[in-house]
Amino acid sequence: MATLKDVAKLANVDVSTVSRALNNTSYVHPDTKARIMAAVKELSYRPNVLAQGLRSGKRHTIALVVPKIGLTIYEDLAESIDEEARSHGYAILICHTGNDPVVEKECLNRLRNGFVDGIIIAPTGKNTRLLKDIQAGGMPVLQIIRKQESSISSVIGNYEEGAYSSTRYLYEKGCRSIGLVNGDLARMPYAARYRGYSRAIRELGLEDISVSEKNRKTSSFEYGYDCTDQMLDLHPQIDGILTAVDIQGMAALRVLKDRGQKVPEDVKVISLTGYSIGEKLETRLSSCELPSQEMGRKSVQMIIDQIEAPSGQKPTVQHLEFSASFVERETT
Amino acid sequence: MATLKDVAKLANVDVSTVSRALNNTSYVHPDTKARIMAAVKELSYRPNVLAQGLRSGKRHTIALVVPKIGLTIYEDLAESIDEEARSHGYAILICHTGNDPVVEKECLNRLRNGFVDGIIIAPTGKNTRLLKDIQAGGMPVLQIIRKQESSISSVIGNYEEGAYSSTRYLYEKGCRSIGLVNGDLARMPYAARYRGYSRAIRELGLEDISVSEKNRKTSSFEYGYDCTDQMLDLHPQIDGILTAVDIQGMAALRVLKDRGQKVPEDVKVISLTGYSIGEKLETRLSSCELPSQEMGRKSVQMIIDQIEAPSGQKPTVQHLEFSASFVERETT
DNA sequence: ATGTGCACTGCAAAAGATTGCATAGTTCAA
DNA sequence: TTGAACTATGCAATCTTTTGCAGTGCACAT
Repeated sequence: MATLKDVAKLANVDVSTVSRALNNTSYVHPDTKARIMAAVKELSYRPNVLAQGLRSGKRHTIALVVPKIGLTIYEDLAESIDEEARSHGYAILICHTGNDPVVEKECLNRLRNGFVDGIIIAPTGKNTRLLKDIQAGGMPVLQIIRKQESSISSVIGNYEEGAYSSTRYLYEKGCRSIGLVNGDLARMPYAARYRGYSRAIRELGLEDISVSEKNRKTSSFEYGYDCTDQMLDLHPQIDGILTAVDIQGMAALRVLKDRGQKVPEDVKVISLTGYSIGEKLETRLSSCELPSQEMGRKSVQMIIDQIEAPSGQKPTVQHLEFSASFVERETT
Repeated sequence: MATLKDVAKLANVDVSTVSRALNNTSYVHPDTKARIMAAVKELSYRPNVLAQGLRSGKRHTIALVVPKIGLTIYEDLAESIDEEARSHGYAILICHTGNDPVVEKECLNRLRNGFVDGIIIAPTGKNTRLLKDIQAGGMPVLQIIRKQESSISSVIGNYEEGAYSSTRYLYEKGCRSIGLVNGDLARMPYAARYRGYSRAIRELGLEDISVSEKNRKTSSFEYGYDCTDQMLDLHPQIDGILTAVDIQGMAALRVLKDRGQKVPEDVKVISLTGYSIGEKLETRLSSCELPSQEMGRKSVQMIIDQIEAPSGQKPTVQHLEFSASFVERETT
């Protein structure tokens, strides 16, 4: 790899002149510049980003730390974040933790060493202290989807509202026994979903039928299958099912098929965190959809604002909440 | 952020001693070491990876350049690559190009500037020259899924074999009119799939019914839907459908449902590049599955071998081909 | 003719970590 | 007692790029 030095030697000038010529940062004689450009081309010189980063302290890279890449809303988010970041001249480094706090910790510890300029994370919730430390150390951090700590900016959805209105919607459609397949209540969005659900249930005078297990991978098909199956064993009269995420909704559709119950005639199903897959299923899944494009874009803008803020100025902590919009498809 | 210098000052030694103490690279008196460690802890010092990288020329980061993250086999691959890389102390930087050669070019040009130690890419095929240049410039490159250039190492599947045996399998199951929903034949894996399919078709004395459009996003639901729909309009007698990828298979299932045709009774469906989603669909999709875990792992090992090879030694170009195994589910 | 300012260029320091070479002290064998 | 051999540490160069400072011409106005 050619360096500035090589170019300088070939063009017969000092490295500083080459640097100035390339960055248009000071006067350089046209002839000199031409010679330099020729040398650059001949050696196919490209500046070393490491050295640039070392000087400037900037890496132009943002980390995205998520529990899972595929079959979740993070799929859509990752794509829009990647796109938006690229348009601002930043690259995205994706890490997935599998919801394992140990992996998350390891990951964060690598990232804080100047690996990236900022971190966008859907935190497991077990490393909140570390996250605060990292932010205190001057590294911009942004929580996405899961808001675990209010001293760190966040971009999330209004899960409570979505769960509430979906429950009421099922009621209006005639459902009188509505179950919720949820995840670990200690984790933010699941708790919010439950709040919304139970508020509606109370108002409607229905029975609270919700399942959630701890210590299991919530965003898995198997989890969704088991929860739904178990719920239907206990409450065979159920005619409406809400699931926290799409993969659970897919699992619910399978369970119902396996049990010979028709969707939406016998049982209606809504996923509370829909993403692009819902539209593509054999029985298209009705869901509450967050504007993942916009959320991704906004997240990138927020973190870049923090990154590029003048160093003295402490950026204000900001919490953005997007409402989901209900998309009616074939399961309701 | 504390630096080596700060630690050195606090521990009252030279930076070089601190460096040696931390890296166990030479004799350091136990007392001195203890003092240094205390200082490290007090300042919560963490080495700056940029500076380390600049010295050593290593970034411990590998780029993964894929056309799409979600709803494709890249989803599974990305996860296994990420995992394997992390276990070797490398981070993965994911870029998605949306199959756009311009985006891909832009992306590669950023990456080659010392951004990463190596590149794993599923190339669009339009930047082969650039890719060769990058490799010639000393940056390890590995093609995955799509082998566009034989002078660059690759890890791919045996698509031809999979298509061939799947076609024959459908025949054995009683299908006598078998269609193939494929992608742009100019692109490697699609061409291979077609070869396998048409060989079997010829041997069986059946009619060659395959659709593929250029200039469209092949790995999209809409593409799959349109192709299948159009195919069935022209050949209503079709009783077996092969699709290149899962998302097309999902689309085919929708088309068949919309047309009131039963799967697998009226029409059987096989996806030629199955991944984890097939198992989770309402009608579980039979498919040829590549060992994506193993392919991911192997890819990382291969690229790290190249990265860490002694600089003088030119690593040999290696081509790995994995065979898919047929997984029978509900669509056959 | 002399000062002022502009155009152009080079020197050297800086960013943070690693490492070859030098030095100095200690131990032990010849 | 001389000199290996080893332990322990510091100095200074190195990786590549950027940038403050200084300096050299040259033109133009006074």
